[in-house]
Formats: sequence, C-alpha cells, structure tokens
Amino acid sequence: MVKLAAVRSLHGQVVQELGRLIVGGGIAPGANLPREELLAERMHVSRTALREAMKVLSAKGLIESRQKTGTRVREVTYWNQLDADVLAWRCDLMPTDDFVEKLVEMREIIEPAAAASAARNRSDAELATLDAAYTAMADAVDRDAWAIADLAFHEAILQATHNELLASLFAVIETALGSYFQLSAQTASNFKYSLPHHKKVLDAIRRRHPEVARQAMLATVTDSRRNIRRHTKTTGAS
Amino acid sequence: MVKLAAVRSLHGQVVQELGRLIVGGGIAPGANLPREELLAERMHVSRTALREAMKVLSAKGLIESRQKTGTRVREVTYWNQLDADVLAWRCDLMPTDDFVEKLVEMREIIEPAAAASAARNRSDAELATLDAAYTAMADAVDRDAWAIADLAFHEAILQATHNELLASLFAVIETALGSYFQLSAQTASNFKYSLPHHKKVLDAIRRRHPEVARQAMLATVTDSRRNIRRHTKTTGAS
DNA sequence: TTCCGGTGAAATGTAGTACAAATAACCCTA
DNA sequence: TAGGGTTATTTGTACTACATTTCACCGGAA
Repeated sequence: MVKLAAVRSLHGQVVQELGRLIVGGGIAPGANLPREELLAERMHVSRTALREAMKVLSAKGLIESRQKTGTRVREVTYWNQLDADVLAWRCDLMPTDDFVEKLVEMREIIEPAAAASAARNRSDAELATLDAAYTAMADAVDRDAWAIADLAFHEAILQATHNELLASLFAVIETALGSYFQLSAQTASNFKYSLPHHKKVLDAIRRRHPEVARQAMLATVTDSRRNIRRHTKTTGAS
Repeated sequence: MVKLAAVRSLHGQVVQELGRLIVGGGIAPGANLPREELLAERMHVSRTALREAMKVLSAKGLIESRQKTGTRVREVTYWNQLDADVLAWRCDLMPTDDFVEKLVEMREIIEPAAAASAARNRSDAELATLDAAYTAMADAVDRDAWAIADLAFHEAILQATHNELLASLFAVIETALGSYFQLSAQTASNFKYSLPHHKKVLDAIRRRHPEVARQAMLATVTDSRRNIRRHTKTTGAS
C-alpha cells in the first residue's frame, strides 16, 4: 500500500533492490557486499550505475565503502531510520507487531505535540487546508478516499506548526498510518469511525486551544492503537 | 563546532560544498544548477565524481534531476531536514534565533517522552551506560569534557527506549545541544549548572518512574531554553 | 489564428575502459 | 619472532561514447 514510486532510472531500481535486500536482512550487518565489478555484472548493470546507487544507500547509512576492504553493511544503529525509503522498506518487509508498536509510539509522541503547536501557530490559510482535509474525510465514499484525506489532515497539522523539523516527521506518520490502514482493512467495521475524534482536533486548532488540541489528538492516536491491538489479537499472527 | 568530518573522498567534498551552497541559500529553490559538464569543470572534478555527489544530495531531498530539464534545487518542504548533514549545514550557516527555537521545541517534544519511555524499557546495561555518562558529567574538568558526556547522556536515554525511530532523532538532539554549547560558551558562568537536573532524570529512570523522568527531563530542557533566551537577549544580535 | 504532430537538440542516464590511491596481507630479512 | 617493505586487491576518479528522455521549435491543417 506504500508508494511504489515506479523508479524509472536504472540506479533507482538498484537502490530499491539492494535497499530492500539489506533492510530485509538478506545481508547481515557487518557482512561485505560482493565487489563492485562482480555485483554489477550479477545485477546486469554497469559499475557506474551500481556505484551511484551505492552512494545513495551510503547516504541512508545502510552501507559503508572503503578501499581494499570493500563495501559492508553497517550496524542497524547507524541506519537512517527516519528516511522515507528505509521506513517504507522496513514496513513492507518486516511489519511485525513489534515495529508497528514503535510506529504508534512515535505518533503518540509527535502528533499531540504537533497539534498543540499548530493550535498556537496556525495561519488562516493553514486552517482552511486542514478544514478542507476534514471535509474530504467526512465526504469520503470509500477507504481509499478516506486514507488520502486522513493523510492530508495529519500533514496539514504538521505544516501548521511552522516547524519544518517537525514537518519532516510526516514520513513516519505516513508510514504508521499506511500500516494502520492495511491492518484495519480486514476489520470490516465503519471506516469513518474516528471522524468525531478528528473533529475535536480541528475545532481546538480553529479556536487556538493548544491543550485541548493535544488531548484530542492523543485520544485519536490512543484509539487507533487500541484498534490495532484488537486486530492483532484477533488474527493472532506471528 | 559540529563535526567537520574531514571527508577524504572527492565526491564527499563536492557533497559538502554543494550542500552548503544550497542550504545556505546560494541557489534558490526552483533554480537550476549549471549542467553537469560545466559544473564539473568549474569545480575541477570529473563528471563521474560530481554525479555521485549529486545522487547523495538527491537522496537528502535537496535536488532533483531530470533529463533535458537539468538539475534544480527542490522546495525547502522536500528537504530531508532530519538528515545529520542537512542539520549541521543549516545550523552552521543559518543559526538564527528562529532556527534555534525550533530545535528547542523538538527537544521539548522528544526528550521528555524518551525519558519516560526509557524509564519503562531500560535494561540494566543501559542504566549502567547512562550512569557512566552522568559520572563523566560530574567529573568533567572543562567545557569540552562536559559537552561530550552530556551528549552521551542524552544518547543513552534515546537508546534505552528500545525504539530505533526515536533513537534516530539523536541527530536533532545533537545539533540542538551543539548550538546550545556554542551559545552558552560566551556566558562564562558555571558550566555544570544543569547537573542536578540530570541527576533527577537519572534517578527516575533508575527507579523506573516514567512520569517523574518525563517531568525532570522537561525541566532540564525548559531550563536550557531559558538560558538561551537570556543569552540572545544579552547580545541582542540580528 | 490556433491547434496538432513531428522533429531535432539539449540535458541527464548508462556503459565501458583505464588508471590512481589506499590498505590489508604477505613475504622477506634481521 | 619482530619489523619493514612490497604486492595485490578493492574502491575512487577520469574520460569517452552513446542511449534516453523531453522541452522547444517548426510546419501544416482546420
């Protein structure tokens, strides 16, 4: 359900392939990749394209290259976990309950604070954007429309904080919501379930009441956590 | 005061140079870079090295390349603001009060929550690491030793949450503390000023009291915010 | 005039070769 | 056995050539 991006460039594909291989555990941290010439041949690309891909993975903290020694996978600690690609790969390949739990914890930390900040700092234009997103949620006719509007709602709040560092955490929220949609897709219950929660958040931000917004958002996230918990218990997977 | 990294590889230097140029506002978002051949010649490197550097900057969200159109600087919204390099460049080139304020806001959101989580999830080994960092702070004989120990203390807490997403935010904390050290360097007052605050945090985590840890950490950050405020008022710069 | 389609040119994308630089591993000597 | 120099291996850089994409221009038809 995550963006497949359909990377057209060749090195982009290599980034995807190697990135997923590493994040998925195909190559253990500390282990070496085959040497460039070999790997390039094996993947049917030129060394040029391969190297450009490896530079990207290196920027994401996944690998590290040194002359003579070769290229090796770095310890998980050094991975740029907040990178959109790394998040997407991880969530796609290892959506364990454990990881989903960590995503929810992030939401519980970030979003209530962001809602409070948005209530303090929002402009009228940003309120309008948020309002539009809420209306789209209310008018959604199916799950997809709801998901898009929901994402827009949460993004609008992050933008309204006027703190771009906070806004950059949208990648995390996006991933968390994505996995939530996927998990709650099987539970056939009403998908507009959380609309009232969102309305409280919207109203609080409109009236510039930071603490009310914080509490309302916390309730929203806590509620979705409970929703996931219920589902994982039901299926009882892994 | 941030890590200068002394990048040895050529494309690493190009990444630094172009990255700083872009983040520093030398090239406005939306504007195009010179074409590769030209830029490579101008920077006295091969097109190969330049392209590898541009792939890295592309991974950080700073630029975007398309055939025929060329390479252009992306809007600030798309920048990977949480990337360690981007943070370091920005803090180095534009340490405006405005930006420092945003860093502090991030700390106020992240660190109290992290302290609470650490109090719940810490292992004995992680407590020992935290304890060692505290001792090093207490024993610090100069500003540098204090700074190193202080960083270790805050990193240990993030690690103890057992949430690697949270831990990845250390780059933000590191940058924030770095700018704080730099700002408070001129104020000649006692640099161990905040030691008692840290002790309260440590004790709460030791005793596994999440809410106490949260409040103690919040007090610590709030206090440092006040400290910065006082300083900026004193100098009254920009 | 305006719209549509084809065509060319300009930029990035990919391939391949050759060589430079760093350094781990080996060997040779004292 | 220890020390130091040499070699071999791997990544790093340069250069060339060509492929691919796509904007922009031009020409013809409605």
